[in-house]
Amino acid sequence: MKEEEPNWFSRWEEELPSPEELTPLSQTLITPDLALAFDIRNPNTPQAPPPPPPPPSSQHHSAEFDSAELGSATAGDEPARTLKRPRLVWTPQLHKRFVDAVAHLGIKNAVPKTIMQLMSVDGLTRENVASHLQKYRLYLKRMQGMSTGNGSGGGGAAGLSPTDAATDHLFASSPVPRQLLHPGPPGSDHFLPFVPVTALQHHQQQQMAAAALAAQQQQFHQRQMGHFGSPPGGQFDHGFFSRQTVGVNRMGAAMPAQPPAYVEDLESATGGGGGRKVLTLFPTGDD
DNA sequence: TGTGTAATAT
DNA sequence: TATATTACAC
Repeated sequence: MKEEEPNWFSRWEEELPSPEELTPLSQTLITPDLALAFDIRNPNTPQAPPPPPPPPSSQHHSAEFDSAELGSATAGDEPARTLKRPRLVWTPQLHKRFVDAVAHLGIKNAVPKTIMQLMSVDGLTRENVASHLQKYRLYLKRMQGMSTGNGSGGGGAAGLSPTDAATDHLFASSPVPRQLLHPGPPGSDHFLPFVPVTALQHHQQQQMAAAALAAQQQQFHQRQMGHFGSPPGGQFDHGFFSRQTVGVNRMGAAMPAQPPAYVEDLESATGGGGGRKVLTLFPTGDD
């Protein structure tokens, strides 16, 4: 029974994070001051919201994220490329954009530069994408190896290095499109036109971004677990996910707030098998 | 010049 | 630990 097989590509647009969700990401990448200083904006965003007027005071008051004198030291002479960006955090949202971009480019066109352009996330560099792509490819390779070869034969989790298991966390948060796992013959990879999400305006609540992000991520992890048992077409039944979590519940270093109870949640979801509860991975607004 | 990969650094 | 950076081959 193939009810509504992988029309993932017809739904992908819905699943894209809303501007509100993406906004904090850009904030972690570029401080309002920076964005203002260099007039950095999303090419898809024709009209950026009116930037906050810089505080008239010439003193460095909140040195919180004046970090490293980003502006004062170099701003004025050197272009933005010489500045050190804050470390990019690949959130599930951002990763999903990445996956979507790769999927819609087709595996063969998915090169860092193109992916970066498609994602159209301001502040994202080719290096960012290249680095992430590097890891993502390794992940895909492992996935293929497990689904085609003897996925279960004793080896399984034993073959995973601790590092792999850890990084799978992120990658597992977004389903891997079939095109990426099973690249069809040339010509069959016709993809829908990409509809860039016009988002990413700069807000001003820089400091809250981190907290908001953390909160979001928690949400994701919770939702994500309920999501695993769901795909109607059995699209991702590699039996991988169920194993993937075994070595994974050891996190909490980042968020000492809530005791994660993922494992049980997941096992009940996959173990039930029949219980198909489709949770949208990303709150689209009516969720 | 851009890419892929591995190693290494932060 | 996750991501960035670097080096090098193609």
